[in-house]
Amino acid sequence: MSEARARLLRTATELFYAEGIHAVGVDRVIASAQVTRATMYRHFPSKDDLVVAYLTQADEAIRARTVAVRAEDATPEDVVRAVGRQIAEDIQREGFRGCAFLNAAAEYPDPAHPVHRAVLKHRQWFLATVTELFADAGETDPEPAARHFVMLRDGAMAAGCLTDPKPIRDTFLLGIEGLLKYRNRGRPKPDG
Amino acid sequence: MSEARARLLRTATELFYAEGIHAVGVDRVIASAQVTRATMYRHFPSKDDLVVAYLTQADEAIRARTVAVRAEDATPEDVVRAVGRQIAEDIQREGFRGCAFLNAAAEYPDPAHPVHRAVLKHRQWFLATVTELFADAGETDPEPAARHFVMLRDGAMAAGCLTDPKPIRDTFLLGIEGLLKYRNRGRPKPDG
DNA sequence: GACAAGATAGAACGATCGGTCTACCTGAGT
DNA sequence: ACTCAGGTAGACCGATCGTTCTATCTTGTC
Repeated sequence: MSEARARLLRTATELFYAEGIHAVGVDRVIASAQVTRATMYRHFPSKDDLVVAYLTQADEAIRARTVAVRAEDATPEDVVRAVGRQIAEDIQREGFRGCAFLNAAAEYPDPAHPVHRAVLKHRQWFLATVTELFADAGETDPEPAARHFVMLRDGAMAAGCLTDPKPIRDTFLLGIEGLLKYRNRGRPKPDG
Repeated sequence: MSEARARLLRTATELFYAEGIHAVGVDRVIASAQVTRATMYRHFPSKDDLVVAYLTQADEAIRARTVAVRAEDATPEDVVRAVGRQIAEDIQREGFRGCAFLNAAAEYPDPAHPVHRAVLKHRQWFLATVTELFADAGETDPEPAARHFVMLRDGAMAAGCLTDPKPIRDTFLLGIEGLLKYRNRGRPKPDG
């Protein structure tokens, strides 16, 4: 990855996330990245490609940190908690502006559009992953629990940038704890 | 309200909601509403004013239907359920494209912007109203329950237009039932 | 020393953006 | 009869949109 490309992607991420995608023109991006128009169009044939690259990068980062948390030596329940804690941290991080994917979907409603598809791809992965997590935790029917988790996450991410993030964060973490408490556990695992 | 103004507002609602706000220019709106440029700018001094009017109208519609459901002769718990059912119906309605307010907030992140403020105003009212509903239902600490309700709503509304709405709807309604079941009830009301 | 990749700089494209303007018509109220 | 709000029609504004282009320079690598 060339220096210019990296700068381009970093700047695009900052601007698109902070201000919205349609609100930021290519001129803004190239000016902030200190790159020429020609350079940008060499690396990203169109603005849409840049947007997809922005979301793909975000997707990869989240996957990586999820892999990392699963690699730690923790009980399955604590892995769920850890993923929840990551989300809680996101929400109270400075400059938090909601979920990059939900925000992008709001701007690209057409399901056939590459940007929209990138959003769906990330969300499919996330739901599948959380379902695995609940299955690991001995949930007899993990999908409903995972869907509940994702719903709380989406709500927390959507609301966390609209008011004081603290109560949102607390509500979210409490919701996750409730989910872990009142769930349908299967036969406890031999080592659990 | 003049005929032209009504047509303008109706068209704006359809287009902004379906395609996003920045994605729809004034030209599109006036063409679809079969109105002249001058007429539009007579009623709405700027596009922002039109957008705010669109959200204000949506806000009023939701307030009205909430008032209606509270006026019915139902137990406080059933009022909560009824509000939840309204949201569930929204989600599976054809042409559902998520929460108009969350979508707008994604496009207008600046908290000082009139459009963003219209979003916040609606959300403040909604949280306060749901808090009242839980208080009516005898919740000793209604705000956390209301926040939980709103979080599920936001998550359901955000996700309901990205995949098959049915499982989202079911997850949401199940979450609301769980919320009503495992809550902190105060001394039961004399008539309950 | 040749060559190609990647960068620079900047002009230019047509389309669309939100918004202003002039000019004329119509119908209801006083 | 007069006024005036509300409507039509359409030219026009500067700015910005995403995109393409030519032309030159640097920096390895073969």
